[in-house]
Amino acid sequence: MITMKDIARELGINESTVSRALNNHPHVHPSTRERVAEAARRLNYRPNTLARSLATNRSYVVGLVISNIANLFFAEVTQGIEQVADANGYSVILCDTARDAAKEQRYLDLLASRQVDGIIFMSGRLPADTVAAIRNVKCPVVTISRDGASYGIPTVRINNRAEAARAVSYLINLGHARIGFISGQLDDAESGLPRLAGYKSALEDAGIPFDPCIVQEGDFTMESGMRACTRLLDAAPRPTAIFAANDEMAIGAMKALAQHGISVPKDMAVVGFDNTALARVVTPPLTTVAQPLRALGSTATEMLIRLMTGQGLRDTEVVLDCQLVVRSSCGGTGI
Amino acid sequence: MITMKDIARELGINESTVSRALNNHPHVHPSTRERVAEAARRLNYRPNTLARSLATNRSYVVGLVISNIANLFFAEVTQGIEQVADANGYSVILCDTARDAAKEQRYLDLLASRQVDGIIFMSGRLPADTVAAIRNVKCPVVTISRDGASYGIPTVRINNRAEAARAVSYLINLGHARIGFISGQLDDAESGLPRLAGYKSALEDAGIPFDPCIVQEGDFTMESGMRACTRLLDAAPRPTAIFAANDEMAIGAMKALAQHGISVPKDMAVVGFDNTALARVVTPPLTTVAQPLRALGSTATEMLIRLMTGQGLRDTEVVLDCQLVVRSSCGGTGI
DNA sequence: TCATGTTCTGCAAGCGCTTGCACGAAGTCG
DNA sequence: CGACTTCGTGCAAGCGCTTGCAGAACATGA
Repeated sequence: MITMKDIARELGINESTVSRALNNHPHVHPSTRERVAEAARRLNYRPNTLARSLATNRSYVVGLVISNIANLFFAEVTQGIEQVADANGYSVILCDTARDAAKEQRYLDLLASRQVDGIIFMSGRLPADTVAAIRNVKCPVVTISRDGASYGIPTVRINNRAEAARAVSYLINLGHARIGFISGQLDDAESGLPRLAGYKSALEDAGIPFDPCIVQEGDFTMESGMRACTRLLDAAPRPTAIFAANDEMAIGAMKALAQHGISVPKDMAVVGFDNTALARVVTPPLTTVAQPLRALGSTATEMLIRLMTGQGLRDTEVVLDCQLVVRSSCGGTGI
Repeated sequence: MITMKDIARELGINESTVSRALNNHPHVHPSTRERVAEAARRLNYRPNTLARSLATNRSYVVGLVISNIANLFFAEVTQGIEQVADANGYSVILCDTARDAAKEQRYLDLLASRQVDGIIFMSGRLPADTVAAIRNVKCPVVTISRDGASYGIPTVRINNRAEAARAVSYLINLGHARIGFISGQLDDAESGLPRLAGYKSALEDAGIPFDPCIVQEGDFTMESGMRACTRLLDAAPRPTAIFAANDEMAIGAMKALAQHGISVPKDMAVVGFDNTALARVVTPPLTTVAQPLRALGSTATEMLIRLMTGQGLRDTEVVLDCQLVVRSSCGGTGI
């Protein structure tokens, strides 16, 4: 490996001058600068980032702690993160915790050991001891999660409640007054509960009474969506539209409807949530709420960079808007 | 930040002894070892990995260069990689190249600068200058790609040809003799071409003549699958089964079949490739070839670790088997 | 011309950790 | 009991880079 010392020797000058030349410090003679650059090129010099970091106490590395990279959501958010990190000269270390609280702790320690300049923490929920661990870290941390903000940790997230309301309002505007809801687990404070709350509030805003008979709990799987839908069909009067708290369940509902010979969208409108790859592909294509995944990642990274470089944050909590992707599962416009 | 020097001062001993105690070197008195451990714990000492790496010339970091982390395949492979890396004490730096050859180069340089101990390169194809760049890197590299091996770079991959043949044989064993094929782009030497070759060879093995009329080229998108399928239905005699080179096109085909009132699996069997999340969800669920994604990642990482630790490789090329996931799109058994 | 600034470069210390060498203490053995 | 090995520790150099300080070289203005 060739080092600054080699360049210095080659040119008969001092190592420190080489350093300054390479780092564009002022007070370096243009000709020296040029000779150094030339020698570096010629010798194929590569700076040793480790050594630099040790000396400057800045690693230009950020840690990404994520509960499951194989999850499509996280993968896409990750892409947003990596992109703006790289654009700003940061590398990202990937830590997949598999939702294991002990591993979260361990990774946080590891990242501290590796002297990362900042950490992005992305997981559904933040258990209390994880919050404590995050507090313990001395570098800036920003979370992408529902409940970061409530612990005073800088956070970017979506508003599940408002977005669910948006979807339901869409159905109401289409003329539906009897809208069934397939919820996620209601002990899930991250998306299960708020999406139900959004459903309720949209009804209320429209003056439609809430009827618990047409709310069925699922568990975010397709199968649970089928079962919930079947139960929904027994309600009297039968709903004319169904909103499911995620795409998988919406698709399960569509399967159940097909089995019952109920046509979508003619006899029943369906809306999902998440805009997974599935939504595009089912028949008919599913109208659904798209999360701004990339933007979640890039925004979080931008916040982190501000923190790492000592600039303040305007807001310690940023809420991003989703978008309703209209396809043909509700009739009318759409693909 | 508290350092070894602090611990040493605290205990009135030498820094080097602290280092040896912490690193479980021999020739450290048990009582000293214990006192050091205690002090480290009490002071909440965290080793500075950067400094250690600088001194030992081993960073315990591997670079992962990937063409698109938001791609489900890559994401799951990545999980396999991260898992075994972590289990062996390595961290992974994520580099998403977005299929940009210049970025690939840049990342390779960056990783070299960061003194990574090894690199995993995962991308569809390896353009010539990328191969050159990989050769230029002085740390071990293993690729997850079709054509790494042909450049003499340690590689793990699947055998697209054989796996396609496996799928077609399955249809043949089910009694089908007229099997349409929806290929990917035939200029795609990674999966487009070999899957066609596999199709042909399975026919040949079964003594079924190859009929170009029932091979239609798509581009791996659902829409192209629909169009290709429609063309296939014009062939005389009409195929009784369709094999598509990926799930998206298989699903497109199923859509087209539905439009033509052709029932799957009663009137037409369909098989896909990849076992994406989509396959489980369509109606009927799609029989498809599942790639061992996690295993691709973990195997590659294990190879890399052997290389980084100076152990040899048994084989410089490892080919992993896929698995046919039988669902109900071909009738008979399955979900 | 000299005083005064400004540029440019070298010296040396230091970032936190590892490790070869040296040396005294302790244990082993004939 | 001396010779020899093993154990336990300290010393100091070094990993590759940065940076404050000081001084030399040069330019500027009165």
